[in-house]
Amino acid sequence: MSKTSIKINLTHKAYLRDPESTELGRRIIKESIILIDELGFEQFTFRKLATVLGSTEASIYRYFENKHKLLVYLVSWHWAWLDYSVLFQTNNMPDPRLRLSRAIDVITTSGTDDPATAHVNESALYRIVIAEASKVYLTKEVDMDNKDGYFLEYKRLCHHIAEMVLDVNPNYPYPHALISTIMEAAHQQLFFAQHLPSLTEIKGTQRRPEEAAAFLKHLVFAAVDQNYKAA
Amino acid sequence: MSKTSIKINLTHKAYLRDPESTELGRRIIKESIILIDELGFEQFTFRKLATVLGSTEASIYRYFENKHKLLVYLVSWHWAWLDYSVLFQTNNMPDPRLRLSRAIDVITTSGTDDPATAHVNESALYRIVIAEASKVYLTKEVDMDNKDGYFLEYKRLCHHIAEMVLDVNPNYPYPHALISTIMEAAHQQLFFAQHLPSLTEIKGTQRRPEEAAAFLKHLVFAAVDQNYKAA
DNA sequence: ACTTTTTTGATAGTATTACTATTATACAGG
DNA sequence: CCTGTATAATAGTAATACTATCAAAAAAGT
Repeated sequence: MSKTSIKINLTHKAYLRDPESTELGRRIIKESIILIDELGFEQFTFRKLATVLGSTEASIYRYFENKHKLLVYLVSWHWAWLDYSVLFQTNNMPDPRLRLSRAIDVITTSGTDDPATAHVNESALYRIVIAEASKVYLTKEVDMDNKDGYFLEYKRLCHHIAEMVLDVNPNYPYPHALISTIMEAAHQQLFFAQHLPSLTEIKGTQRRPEEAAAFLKHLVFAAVDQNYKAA
Repeated sequence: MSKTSIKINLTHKAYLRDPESTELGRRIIKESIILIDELGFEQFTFRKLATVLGSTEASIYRYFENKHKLLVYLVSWHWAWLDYSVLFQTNNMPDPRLRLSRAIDVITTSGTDDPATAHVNESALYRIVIAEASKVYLTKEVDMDNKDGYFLEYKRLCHHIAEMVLDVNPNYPYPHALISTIMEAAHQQLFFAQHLPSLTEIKGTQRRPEEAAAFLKHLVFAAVDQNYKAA
């Protein structure tokens, strides 16, 4: 990845005013990532964020309607960044198996900071994605939010990897289901390894992302390579 | 399943006072399931529940410290019931493959009401589990809650099915990771089929649970049957 | 039937959250 | 220097998430 700054463009508007366009906006993004990571989304409030920023609630409300929309923005940013990252890292890989394998590596080990997006603490954001991302869609407003395009980045990423699955085996019947399953599993298994270790064989020690990647690759290639036979 | 009433015993105490022990307690459980299903967990409040019950907030607070603990109770009850159900439905099945296959059927199609647990609306509770269960552990308090045994029912269920995996293939290296993955996937795929259909091949029409079961069986047996080879 | 304990309802009150509105000021570009 | 935009300061509201107290009602024990 180059050292030039990357501007991730989001296709929807989870925001009222583009936070990238002003100094306060950028500080809202930067500090909210740190604060949500620290407090968890439930305990995070605009009042606390305003205090950290030395600003006011009202100022933050000019950028985001509420904290849920801010979370949507942050998580969408991550998916867009990850989609770009997967594309970049698998570019010019002719072997479809290696390409899919690399993609799985990227999605499980994306918790490392990238100098190209300096104003975003990518590893803190990744922790937020692990612990909070599913709350973005697990609401009663999911259908409205979907209509407003809030999940486009996630769907696009899943679709790209699902196509890689079909490149390996065009007859595999569940490419999207498989990829959405392992995308979620990537986070869950890392979370379980840390907090509920009896739910996984991935150890809570070092090289957790690599172990998770190994499990997921095993799973994906087993599924994709299998000749279909009902159990 | 027999027509005699079943009392599900939870090993921890998410409650302050056992809701099964009083009339009001049982009504709290019954009506909270309906109300959370209706409003979603975020919009659900003890005040609204009290209004439905013709009672007061203070009375409900005598049973549960807060709405999160009530959700823990409801979800744990579901896991305990599902564990029992899996055990019952796989009892006396000598073939390990058929047993595992049946277990997957049970966990994906458990949204149907059971006359044995009349005071609980099992299908509404299943919808709650699909949309809200992960919020039970995706909190900053997860380690404390784990210490207090709030996830024992879920862990026990996963462990039972993981053992079935090992009965099929004792050398499969990720039985718990596989089962925790497909437990979560079962809910996600049903949720996606309904709300974000581009993320899955499972169609939003009829027989959704059966389609989900087919996908999950394909996945599980592919993984368990595969001779290990790195990608 | 009487007493004691438990359970519930009624009422009140607090701190915090999740906002909205208004106005004044700072500051940046033309 | 003027003008618009961005921000800060202040104030206020409705709802949420509780806690405390006390009296009435119901249940249980003797």
